[in-house]
Amino acid sequence: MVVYAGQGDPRRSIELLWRASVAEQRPGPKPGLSVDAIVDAAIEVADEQGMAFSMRAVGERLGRTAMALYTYVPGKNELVDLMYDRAMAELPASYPLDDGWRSAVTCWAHDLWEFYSRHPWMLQVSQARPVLGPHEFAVIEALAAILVSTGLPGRELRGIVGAVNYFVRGAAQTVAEARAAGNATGEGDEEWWYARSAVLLEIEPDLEHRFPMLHVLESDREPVDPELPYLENDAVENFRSGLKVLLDGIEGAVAKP
Amino acid sequence: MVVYAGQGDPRRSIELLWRASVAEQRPGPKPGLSVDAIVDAAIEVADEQGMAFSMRAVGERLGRTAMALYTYVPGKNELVDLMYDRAMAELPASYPLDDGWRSAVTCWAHDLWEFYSRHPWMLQVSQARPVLGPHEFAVIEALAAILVSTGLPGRELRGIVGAVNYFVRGAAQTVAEARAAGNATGEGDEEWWYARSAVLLEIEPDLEHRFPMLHVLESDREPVDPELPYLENDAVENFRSGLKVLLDGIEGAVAKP
DNA sequence: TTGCGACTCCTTACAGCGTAAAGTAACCTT
DNA sequence: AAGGTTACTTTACGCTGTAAGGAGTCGCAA
Repeated sequence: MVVYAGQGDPRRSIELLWRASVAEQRPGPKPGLSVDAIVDAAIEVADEQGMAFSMRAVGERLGRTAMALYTYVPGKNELVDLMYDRAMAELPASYPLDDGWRSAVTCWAHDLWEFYSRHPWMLQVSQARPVLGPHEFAVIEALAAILVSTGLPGRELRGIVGAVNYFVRGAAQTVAEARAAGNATGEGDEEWWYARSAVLLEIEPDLEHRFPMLHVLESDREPVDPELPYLENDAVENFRSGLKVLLDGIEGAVAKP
Repeated sequence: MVVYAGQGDPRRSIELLWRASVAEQRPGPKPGLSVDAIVDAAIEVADEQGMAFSMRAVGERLGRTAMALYTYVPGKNELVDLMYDRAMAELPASYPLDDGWRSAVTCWAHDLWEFYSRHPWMLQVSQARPVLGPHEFAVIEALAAILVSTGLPGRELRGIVGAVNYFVRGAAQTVAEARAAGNATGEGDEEWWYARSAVLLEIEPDLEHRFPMLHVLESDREPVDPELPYLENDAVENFRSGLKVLLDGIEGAVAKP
């Protein structure tokens, strides 16, 4: 199940995201935790266990019970929002345009790609409605800043920003989830693929005739890096050539009216 | 949480996907259900309640308990695989090339886009490892058949197929999940956005100065269809202009070596 | 005809989840 | 010192997927 963003109290969520809380002197025992500590711990747990991490697990990592977290954070959904935005702080806020926009967009995409593979759970936070946190803004701002330099109008920019974003996210999802599934079952990509394709060919012997174009699609394959596992190699290759096509398309839009 | 595909017994899964079961005469009571009936019911439930549907809900729709389903299907993961592939049977297996590949790809993308908005839960099935069902194959085969006509080599085709696929999926995710979130909270997009942007501007008054490029990105906006809600309109516009860029990129690859 | 074995479907049960509610102990203000 | 506020715990509820075992139904061989 995907976790949907922004379902709680808007004011509370946004105040947390922008850390707009005033640290006044108050009665009662000193807080032993903090929102930041909780978010950091939750990110660590999610990096290890995926998005199916539990509030109990986060609490345990901090030496508390699950319920202790609810003093700082309204619920798991809001915590995920905070994790999402905080993790994005890892990404650069701007990219130099010295080598032109094309190179800058490539860097942006590459950084985001690597970021997703460090934090695969990010890919399971719904993208529908933005979290509206400062770092999410900064990441899009960085891409927008590059693309604005092409002089394209807002209407086209929005489509391009979306396309680049979707592309990186999608491509990252492919490797990230392949890796996650591999880890979960303990079998690497090769074994997974081998076991299934063997059964598949046995049950449906004339696969190649039923889907001849898929066969064409599989042709002309050569490993980019023999160190990497099967599907991952595939994904890297597809990422490169797909991004190239995308950039060519932008270039076309820049050249023509 | 995203549902990962293909974690169970490979043979059992693939036999179910390709309906390779022999309906022999067997002892015991006549089956009151069938895999198809269960998959259909599950799709109906998922269309209504999203990917967080429960086995109990599916059983109830069929007048059975949850455990009755386990006679036909090994578990929820495998059921999701079957739902995924069966739903894809709705999509055309081929597209005419009479108006050229560009028009055909546009149709393919549009159909898939509409398909995802009919079955938003599809977007939450992991894409990492293909489900390897006949209809999933058919959908990719249809796109591949169009693109093979451009004469591009396999290496480039893979990147393009990936990019188009990711793009449609990503764009669809944006609307689908926006709609889902809206339904869940009962508030439409406008109210959602209004409530949050107001609080945001109150807490962070100089947003425009902190993220000037986002402001550029928001310029030049005009509603495509005033009937549609805010975010959805946005998504449709982005889909069109993003797809155009993508197609231009492919055209570039076709023209140049 | 009878009994066996395979089969469908049910009930019960368990461990895990997010979190509501209530209780306890710590601390500041008056 | 009293009272109010807060941090955190314990307990509990309803939900989830599914393991285990039992009840009833049917085909077939003896």
